[in-house]
Amino acid sequence: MKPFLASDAMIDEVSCLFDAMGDASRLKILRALLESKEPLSQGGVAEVAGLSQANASKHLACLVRVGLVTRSPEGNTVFFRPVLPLVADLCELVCGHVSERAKASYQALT
Amino acid sequence: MKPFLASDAMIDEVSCLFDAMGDASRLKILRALLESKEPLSQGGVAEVAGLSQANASKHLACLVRVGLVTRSPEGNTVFFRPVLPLVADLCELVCGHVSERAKASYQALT
DNA sequence: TTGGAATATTACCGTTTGGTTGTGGAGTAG
DNA sequence: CTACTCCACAACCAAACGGTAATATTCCAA
Repeated sequence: MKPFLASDAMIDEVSCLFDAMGDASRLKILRALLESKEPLSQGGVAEVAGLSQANASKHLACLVRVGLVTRSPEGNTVFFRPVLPLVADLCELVCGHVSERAKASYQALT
Repeated sequence: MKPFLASDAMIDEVSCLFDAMGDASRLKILRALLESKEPLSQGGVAEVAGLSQANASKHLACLVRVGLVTRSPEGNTVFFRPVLPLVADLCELVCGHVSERAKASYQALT
């Protein structure tokens, strides 16, 4: 196997990235950002994801900190976008695997 | 964007998966499993990853629970293997992104 | 059967985390 | 200036988490 997680610094960085995706609220935020054609304001994110304002702010700050989401203030409001293609690829990979697994375990019952 | 994280059940499942990868100790375990040609026993994992026996046991149980690692007892010892290609693909994707990002930020300094 | 090796489990502790509430600051319109 | 909107931040709390130490449990060998 290749030298993927070579250094401890890489381990730390990667674990922070995965950890940021390992929360239901943050995944809802990413889903909202992925499914919206236009960039969403923080209020829009909170509404679509079903989170309080302060909660969305904290989670968005986390996603920005680890580099999964970009932040662009514009006048009074702040817009957020997912970092592509990384975020979409990760979701596609894991969701695909979970779907396949569920399908297989369902067919195993027949 | 496609209907990736469609249901709340999918959100929960996916968040558990990412959360399991979002820890430095568990990433070290996955690295040990990926880089070893032969399947590792729990003791082997603990030694390679630099963890205590009980700690490795807990983290391995977590990885097995979310379906990132398979467990196969054999006589007295228990062997573990990463679920491929999922684990390797995830590591490759994120490590590649992190490397690219670091490279870009380095070149931006010149 | 006795002993030892490999693993699982329990209890415990300090730290971190997700969520809420409340407040403050920056920007904008009237 | 005033009022309003949007956002960030601090304090706080309950719950979850990572790690350790000690204790089963299971299996094999002598």
